[in-house]
Amino acid sequence: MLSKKTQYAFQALMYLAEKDNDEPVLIAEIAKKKKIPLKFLENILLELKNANILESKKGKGGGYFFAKNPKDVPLATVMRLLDGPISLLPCVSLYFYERCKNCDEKGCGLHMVMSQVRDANLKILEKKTIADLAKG
Amino acid sequence: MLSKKTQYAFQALMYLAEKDNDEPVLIAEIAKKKKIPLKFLENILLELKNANILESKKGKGGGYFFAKNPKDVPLATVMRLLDGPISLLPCVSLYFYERCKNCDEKGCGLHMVMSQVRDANLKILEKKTIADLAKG
DNA sequence: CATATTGCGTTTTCTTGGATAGCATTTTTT
DNA sequence: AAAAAATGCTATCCAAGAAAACGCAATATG
Repeated sequence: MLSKKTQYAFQALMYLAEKDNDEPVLIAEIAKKKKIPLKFLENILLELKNANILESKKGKGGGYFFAKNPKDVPLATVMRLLDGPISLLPCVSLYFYERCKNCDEKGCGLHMVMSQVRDANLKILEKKTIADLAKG
Repeated sequence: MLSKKTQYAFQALMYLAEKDNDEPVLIAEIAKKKKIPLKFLENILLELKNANILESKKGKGGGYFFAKNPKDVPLATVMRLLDGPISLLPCVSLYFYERCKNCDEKGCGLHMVMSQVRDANLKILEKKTIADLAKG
């Protein structure tokens, strides 16, 4: 399961993407509309900003907006950023790989199946973007 | 990521499945060979027993062995038993469904994508069984 | 300067994963 | 019947992580 953090992130990103204009949106507005704890959302948006997915502006008329086109933000990127590995096992992870203590990873049945699972997931999650979520 | 519990379970089940004979295997033996904390493994095997996947025998010559053919135990079953939902969101889970607060689940882009992911996962995890892990 | 807004370190709370301890129960053997 | 060999089961603990809240600093606008 995705963590609340990532779930909230998707909600917030969807909300931003659905706005036609590119004007800054208040954290408070997103929090209210999407029922996300304000302070928690603050942290999340900040992480998204530090990852160059969002941008922000302070002071009056400030808020958050996309740093890049939503169609250039794959779901996998958001998930890795906030939740870490997408794979089910460390030994099949592409971005968070860790060697397996028991199996030699070659001829290990579990390793093979989990690689399949990973590929099936990535095929979808790398291709689908925030833009795909919005155009409902 | 799978929890340690489920990872250990797969290791243990693979070990049992790789034994040709159907003689009981000591918890201690599995723990040693697979480097799993003994007491922790005890709990795991017990859960697998209560789910009718394994069977046990006490006393001398006792131990654990399969209650059914390993080829009749899909990976998904083990995962749901020990880790809960396979889906990434509660609102797309088949066995642990919870309604979504925000979206109406119909015309929700996120819901659609996550359903796809779930299906892709289940297609593999429901079909592959413990037997597939063993024949390495 | 006053006001609006994000930035950010800190802390708190809560949950869960992971692991340990100890005794109870069942079965086999002698 | 007693001893030995296993699992059964419950309770508990610890650490880490997730989720959330607090307070003030920094920055931008007018």
